[in-house]
Amino acid sequence: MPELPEVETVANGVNERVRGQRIVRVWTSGKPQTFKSPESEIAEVLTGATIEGVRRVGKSIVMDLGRGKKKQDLRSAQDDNFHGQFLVHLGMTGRLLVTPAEVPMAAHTHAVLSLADGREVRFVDPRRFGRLSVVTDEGGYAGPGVEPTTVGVEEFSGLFKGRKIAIKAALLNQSILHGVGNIYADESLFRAGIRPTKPAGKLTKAELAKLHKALQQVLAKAIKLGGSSVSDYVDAAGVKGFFQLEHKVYGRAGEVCKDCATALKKIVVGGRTTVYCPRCQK
DNA sequence: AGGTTGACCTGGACGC
DNA sequence: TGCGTCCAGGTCAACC
Repeated sequence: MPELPEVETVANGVNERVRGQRIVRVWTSGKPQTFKSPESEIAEVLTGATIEGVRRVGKSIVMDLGRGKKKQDLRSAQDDNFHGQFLVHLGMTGRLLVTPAEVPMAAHTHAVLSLADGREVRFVDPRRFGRLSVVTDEGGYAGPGVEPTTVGVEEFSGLFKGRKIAIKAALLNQSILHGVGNIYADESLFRAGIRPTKPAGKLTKAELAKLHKALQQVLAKAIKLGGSSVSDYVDAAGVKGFFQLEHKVYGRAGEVCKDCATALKKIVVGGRTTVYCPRCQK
């Protein structure tokens, strides 16, 4: 489910709760497709590491890991330049929760990180589209594309130059811009007054500027409201977001436009359900 | 090479 | 109540 605002909400919530904690034990479920890195490697990188912080990169949650120096430890030399990150991609139904160890394990729990203070970080994912991995490269994980919340209008506009794909499909392509998903693609296109099927390369300079502004406003407001809770999304504390109340088109197929009362249209673009207003979006 | 489609999973909603 | 069908916030491999 989760797109940029939901992933950011979860990452911030987990960060507040576990920053500075040490991971003492790791359990994984053994469901092969959940693990992008071998489970043994995940356990090795995480066990004994201290959580330096948790943040969002694209649609991934990145946990930065450190290793305290131990003078007697033969590995201390390499631990000094230890670069470890734990990456959590929530897929459609993934949840990352921080709970006391005594809370019963939910069905479809695929990983549990036991913390030194007795709490646990748990990854739960019924549909198993989520992915867990570790990165130990010095540079760390930068994500597949450009960060939409901070990109300037010039760079943003340049991303779509010469592209024949529909602007909606381009917004969803994570190697172009990372973090935008189906909800915020539709919502930002509505607010910019742009038809989702318009070829990305054919947008005028003015349209690109409008879209850039609309996207950043929509994302900022959604982050402020804790994301959109459609069906089962909750943050690290199990709390729902409120941006779904602001949706103008997403999930409103069959209803009328809130601005002009024209019937909204439902089509498929880039393989995804797309809702738009045929009058407001040219 | 860029663009499009289907496969991957489970569960909830809805119709009969 | 129960069964079948459809749909879902995301990727990615395999095709055209």
